[in-house]
Amino acid sequence: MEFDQTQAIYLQIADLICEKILLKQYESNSRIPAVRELAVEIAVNPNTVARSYSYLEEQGIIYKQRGIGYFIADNGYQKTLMLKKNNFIKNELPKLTKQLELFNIDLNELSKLMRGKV
Amino acid sequence: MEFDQTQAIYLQIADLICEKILLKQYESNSRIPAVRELAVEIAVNPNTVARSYSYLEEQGIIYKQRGIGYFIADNGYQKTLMLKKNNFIKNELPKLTKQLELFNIDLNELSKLMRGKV
Amino acid sequence: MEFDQTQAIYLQIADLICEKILLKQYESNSRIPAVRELAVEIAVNPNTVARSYSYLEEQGIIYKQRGIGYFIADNGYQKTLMLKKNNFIKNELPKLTKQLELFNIDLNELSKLMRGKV
Amino acid sequence: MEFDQTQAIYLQIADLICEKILLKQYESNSRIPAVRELAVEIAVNPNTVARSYSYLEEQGIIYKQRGIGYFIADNGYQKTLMLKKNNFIKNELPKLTKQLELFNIDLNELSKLMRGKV
DNA sequence: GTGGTCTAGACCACC
DNA sequence: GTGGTCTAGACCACA
Repeated sequence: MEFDQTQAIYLQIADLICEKILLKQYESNSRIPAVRELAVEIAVNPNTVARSYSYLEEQGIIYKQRGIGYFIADNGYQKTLMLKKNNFIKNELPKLTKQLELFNIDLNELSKLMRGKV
Repeated sequence: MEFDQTQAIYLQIADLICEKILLKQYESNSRIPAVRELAVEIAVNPNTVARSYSYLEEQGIIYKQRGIGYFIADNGYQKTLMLKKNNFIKNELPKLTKQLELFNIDLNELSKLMRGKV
Repeated sequence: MEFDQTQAIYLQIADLICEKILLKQYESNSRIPAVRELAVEIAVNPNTVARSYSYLEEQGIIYKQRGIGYFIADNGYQKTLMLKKNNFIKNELPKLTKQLELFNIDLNELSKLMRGKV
Repeated sequence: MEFDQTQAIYLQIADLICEKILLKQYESNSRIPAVRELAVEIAVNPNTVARSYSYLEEQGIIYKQRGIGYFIADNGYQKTLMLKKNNFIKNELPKLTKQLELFNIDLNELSKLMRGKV
């Protein structure tokens, strides 16, 4: 898998899990891949995956059962959505607003740019 | 001055200069503060400012004259706008699009959220 | 190691790496010495080596893996040869031509002088 | 006038004078332009030109008469040629030889490249 | 272990 | 005065 150089790999892996939750590919209380399994799949050091999982556990998005594995938390979808959306509104939106002003991009143009991407 | 802990200070200083250029506070071929001067002003080590300036010079946004100082490049506004805007469209826009989809935020809601901030 | 006083040490270290690549002592995707390791070996401050490596990374000659180290880029030999050779042809050759004219040295004499050195 | 960023301006000015001597545009004991005059002509700080002249004086290539100006030394052509040529053979030739080897450029190719330039 | 960044202070060449 | 470079030493995030 390819990683963005500008952000820690373990955070990108965590985002990957969150994305799957938000896309409803993972349901509450379903098991997610084992640390070593995922590590092999995406060609990363197992420590790095372990760090991602423990980070998600801190956030309350997943929980672990010793000797068995990691599972999506109850209401995993809602929790993830809240966390990510709030973070977006609080941290990224102000920067975005500022940038759009500096670049003279209004919402119409933004819309077009985004559609161009899609 | 206050700095974001998550990004290198020298990059934040570079962004500061770019912002002033985009706000037309600095014109082409006008001199920008001396390394030591700015360092004192924003309470940072001179090496850090020097690193910012040399970074901006690599980008072609400023140029230096030996023994005299740093100056905004010809077409500094255009160059800066291009670099920053292209970077935004290439790197940030895809992430933004993806996030908005995942969070079920459409442009109307985005617009409201942004106005709420202002 | 001995350094030329007239050129920045970090550039001389960069040249050293390039030379090893051109002499095929380093192959693509092979790891080069750690910053601190090389710093000890050539008796230089680690910051200086770090600067060399980050300079070479900008040139696309080496790349880094977080927490692991620096590696020779794909086609490192070709890239290095291109960069250095083009730089030679563009920047040094015109000066050389001019000097040879001024000194009345033709290619025969140049050849003899060079052999005398070897 | 345009200056190479990689070398001190005062040395480039000195080279300019040497070049004129080698091209026999300046003869022994003829006066060269006044410091201020040349400074205006090439748009440089007078201090910088003064430094060039005093550098050339140290080399014995020019001499000054107080209140009158600077003059090409006796045998200015020979002195300049010796100094420059010896410096070339001693300092530049070894580097050149090494580079040509690394780049796999033989004298035939060098000759072609140089003619391409001319 | 790896590299990245920052501070502090020094010295230098240059204008 | 200007910027460029280097050393020394520290702290941090990451794998």
